[in-house]
Amino acid sequence: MADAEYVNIWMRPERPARGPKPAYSRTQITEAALRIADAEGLEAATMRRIAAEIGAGAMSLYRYIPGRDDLIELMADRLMGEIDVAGLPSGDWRADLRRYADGLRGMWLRHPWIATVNRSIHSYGPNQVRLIERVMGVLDPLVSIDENLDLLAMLTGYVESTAREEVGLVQEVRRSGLSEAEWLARGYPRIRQLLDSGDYPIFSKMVNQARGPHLSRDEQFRYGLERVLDRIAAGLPAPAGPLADDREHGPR
Amino acid sequence: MADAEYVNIWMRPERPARGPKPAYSRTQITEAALRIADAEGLEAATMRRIAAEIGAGAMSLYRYIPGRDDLIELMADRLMGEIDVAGLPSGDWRADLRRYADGLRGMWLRHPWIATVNRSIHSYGPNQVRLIERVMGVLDPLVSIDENLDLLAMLTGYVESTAREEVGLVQEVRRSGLSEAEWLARGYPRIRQLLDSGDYPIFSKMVNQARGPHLSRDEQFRYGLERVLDRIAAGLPAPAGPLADDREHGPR
DNA sequence: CGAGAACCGCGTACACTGTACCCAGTGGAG
DNA sequence: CTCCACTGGGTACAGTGTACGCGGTTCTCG
Repeated sequence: MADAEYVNIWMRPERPARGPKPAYSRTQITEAALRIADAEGLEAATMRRIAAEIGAGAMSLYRYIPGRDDLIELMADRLMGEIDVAGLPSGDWRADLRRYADGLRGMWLRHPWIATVNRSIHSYGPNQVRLIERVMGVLDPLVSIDENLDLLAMLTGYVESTAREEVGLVQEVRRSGLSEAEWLARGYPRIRQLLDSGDYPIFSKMVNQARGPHLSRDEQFRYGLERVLDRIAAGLPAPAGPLADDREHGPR
Repeated sequence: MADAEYVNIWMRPERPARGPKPAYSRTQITEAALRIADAEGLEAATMRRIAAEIGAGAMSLYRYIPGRDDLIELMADRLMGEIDVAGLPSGDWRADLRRYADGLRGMWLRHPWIATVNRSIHSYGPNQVRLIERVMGVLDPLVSIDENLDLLAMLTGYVESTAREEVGLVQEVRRSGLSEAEWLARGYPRIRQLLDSGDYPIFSKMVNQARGPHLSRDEQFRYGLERVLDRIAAGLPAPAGPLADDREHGPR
């Protein structure tokens, strides 16, 4: 029973009733932090730096935001708002899910730092909730709520894990301060060592032969995406009875 | 052309030729850091804390490790070594991949902090490379290298994205310093607010009805895993051909 | 065997982080 | 008018990663 008066950032009103007019605003601060994080990574978005960006003193930010973690939640939810799902249950579920997936991927590539933030149900902001509502609405008339969750987890998992891989590289290149070519070159000796050892024939094949020049990353993503959508289309998995034997399916 | 003499941690020998005998070792330091990270999270594993754990001065660690980032790479690779893939191309590809997936998931659940570290090809340590070699060896005789990569990306993506979700909660609960129940309770007002607004009927349905009590998380994982394996079994995707892959339910 | 170099553990110091606390000033409520 | 809740923000503090340099130890080589 430490701090009983804790409240989530989404329930904490931005402006109280009385007093002088604030000079800044939550969205202004969030936007400034976003600009810095996009340009130089999340760790560059320090409180002092953000404050400087909007011409404020460092401690002024705390009049608007309880702490840095909450600010990051605000930023993350701002990003969810970038995914365009207006009018989403359109009737064509496949087109709808494709649009969601493309939007999610685009957002990740635009804001690589999102890979480093943990999101839990507590941090669901208005944009995140609206996104869930819209996207789950797509399959809601067709499947049970549990199946809906499973299928969307599969879809989102696909998009995020592919994006995470791409974005991880971008992050690390930036952190090194080198150009991408220089950064790659820096790793060659190690790779060479592994290849020359002769102990890893399949790994060698992967490095040397894989990823022929025939498909760009976007094309690969799209192809894989269609296969995930195929998987969804392939028909709902066994209705409510799970696997082969439905012995533990009895109602409790 | 800043620091031309940079070398990867994996190419940097632990001990030079001459001089007095070191009192500690890389593995000892890595193990200590691991213990702290497992117990209190990665951010608790500071250089001073690790040094104290093994009874050394903070700066002594830098005789063994270039910096904290490299130490984290050592830790991550140590974790990869926990995944048991001995004698892995056994002939039964399905059993092999299941074993890999179970091992990967187990490792994640044992070391939740792995969710916060970015791994790129440059950081592949010996255990990671050996893991790749073994696991890719499973499907290598059956499919092309590109298909192999795609299929394993799907499998690994499934395991990691489900584990990431579970583990994210654990992380956040710990960071709050509360019990899991208290932490959950802290979020209720917000959820209640969303539900009471009436604007999110599907979200409400999700919160109220989803995840019936019939399946534990492990069971859910295993069920989903079998479906991913089914997908792999379903036959190789159309070669380089575009979409419209109308093969749905392959032979079972 | 003795000298010098290479290495050891580690104390001090620095730049930087998030943020607690405090201040003087401001402007709406009574 | 008087309150006083609020404002922006300066100072301060604990804690971070780590550069630098010290005196002591141990190996190599003449």
